[in-house]
Amino acid sequence: MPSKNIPLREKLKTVTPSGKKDESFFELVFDVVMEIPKGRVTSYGAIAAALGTRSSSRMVGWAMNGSHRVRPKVPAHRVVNRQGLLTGKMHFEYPDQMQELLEKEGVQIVDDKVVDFAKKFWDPVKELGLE
DNA sequence: CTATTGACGTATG
DNA sequence: GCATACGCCAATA
Repeated sequence: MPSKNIPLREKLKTVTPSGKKDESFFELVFDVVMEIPKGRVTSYGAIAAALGTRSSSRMVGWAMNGSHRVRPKVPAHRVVNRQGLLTGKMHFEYPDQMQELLEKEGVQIVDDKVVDFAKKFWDPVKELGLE
């Protein structure tokens, strides 16, 4: 039951830009991020690709900016840049929180970078069967 | 309205 | 590997 296989791309198209806050770009990003398994990480570009806006990876990061005030919990700490670098760590409650959370899940961090990023990488496009 | 910025990515030199 | 430029789109001033 592809209930989880939400047509994000279609959803995105139906979204009215600068329209309402119902299902903005942010929600789409959050949906994907919350699907990230524990101990895994993904990149902004991957999420953007999953949403069909491969080139708009920046918007993904921007969406995460509001992840704080968003419902229950968005594991933003599992989202890193393509280098596996914890670029957004400074946006958490405190810089080291991101690293702590990741290490707590079994993800080693060295020099603000994910160890074995290739192995830990979780591709939303492939896992969710998008595109 | 324009200009700037941003938790990015790719291309180019 | 580093610097620079561009794209992409939304929020903010």
